[in-house]
Amino acid sequence: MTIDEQVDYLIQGADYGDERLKGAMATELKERLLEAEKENRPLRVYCGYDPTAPDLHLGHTVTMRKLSQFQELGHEVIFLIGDFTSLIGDPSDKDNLRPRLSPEQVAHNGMTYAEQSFKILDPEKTVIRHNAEWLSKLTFEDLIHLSSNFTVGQFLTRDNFAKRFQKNEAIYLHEFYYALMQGYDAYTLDADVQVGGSDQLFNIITASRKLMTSLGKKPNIGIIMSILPGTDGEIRMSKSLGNHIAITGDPKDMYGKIMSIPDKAMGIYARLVTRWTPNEIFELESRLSQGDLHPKEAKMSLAREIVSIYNGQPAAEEAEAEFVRVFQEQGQPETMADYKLQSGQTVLDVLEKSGLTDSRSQAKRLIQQNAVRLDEKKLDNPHAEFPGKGVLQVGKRRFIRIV
RNA sequence: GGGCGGUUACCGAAGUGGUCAAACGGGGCUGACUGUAAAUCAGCUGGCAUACGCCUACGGAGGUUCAAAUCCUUCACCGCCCA
Repeated sequence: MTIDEQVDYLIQGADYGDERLKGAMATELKERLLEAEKENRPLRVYCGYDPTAPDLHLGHTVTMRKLSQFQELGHEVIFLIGDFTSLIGDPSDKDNLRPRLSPEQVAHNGMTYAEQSFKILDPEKTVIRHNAEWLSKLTFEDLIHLSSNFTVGQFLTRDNFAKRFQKNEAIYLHEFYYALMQGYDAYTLDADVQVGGSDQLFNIITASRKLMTSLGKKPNIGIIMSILPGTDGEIRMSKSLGNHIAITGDPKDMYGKIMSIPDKAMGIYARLVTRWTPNEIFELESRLSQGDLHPKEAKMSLAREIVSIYNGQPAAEEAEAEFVRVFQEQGQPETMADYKLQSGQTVLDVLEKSGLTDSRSQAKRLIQQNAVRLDEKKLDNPHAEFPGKGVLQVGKRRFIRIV
């Protein structure tokens, strides 16, 4: 790749909310790449991860994918586990009441995080660091020195703070330190590049760069990644919003979930969570817009690609076959859980006991809504004795085999 | 330390003594249509009960009342103002 192609590749999927900033970062990235080439060294690239969520979803992988692209081009990648930072909690985190994790939990989650990231990153080329290594050594005096580089006004430019300030919502003092710590991480790691989500814009672009400059280092270049929307195609993917796609889950389920994203989200998924290059994406999208490719086909290849990243090509193909069978041909999944029918059980009993519905009330509602079928025959009486063996289906996607 | 205001279901937000399992919007679920897309339409969205109904729930605890999300006391948390 030429330098310009590299810059294109590395900036793909980035979103600074401001074209000028994006241009500035791209220019700086190009300069830094040239400089590194001349000095015959790789760039030092890092991204920090809060070890609070042990199971990852696609949204978490966006920055990892970006790191892996740097790896591909021969740069040095540092996977930073924010074991110290996570004691504070990110102010962008909605739920500031989350329980403080024990050091053991943090250590465990951090390693799980890193391990899962190796589905994407090359473990041989990834350096794992923990920021408690240096942050825990800072004294109060150090902290004051660091803080003195910033004004409250600067912090209030951060969107997240500005909004809350305007709405008279709480902004805790310690939240300010998050940005400071992140800047200190970048300083300690001698980072050329820092990757993060758009919620990290302030921490990376304002705090880290300013702190590094003040402490006499070259400021890091920020690669600010767009936020991956969830299965609704609108709101950021998050487990608590229930619109997430887990990367450790069942491949068939993952395939189906990707198929359910709105068409308009395909582009951003392609850019953020596939291995596709800008050229490949460009080609796909032009075929799509010219009508040479049905959107459904495009989405199927998207689903196949993403599933195969985590489960391999054969599993992806199997998931696709099942998808076609169940949803396009209205068939049944190849495998499903069994439930052993006991004598005297009513329809309601079976729905509840098999776990197909959350409660008996919900089961009744679903029956009323014509959503419950046994071997394609509608069941309409919740209190009738359960007819017998067969495939019990609730809605479109919940199946269980009654034996 | 003092004064005032706030805390409602998954989220946002109404509700200031009974008709409140709680308007409305979003989300979710189901059905129709479809490409498990979008858009649209219809319904559902605390639990138990075939049902009458019962239980749990409007920040926590206690109280007034035949009756409380609504009134009182107190505690916790948030915000604003004064110091």
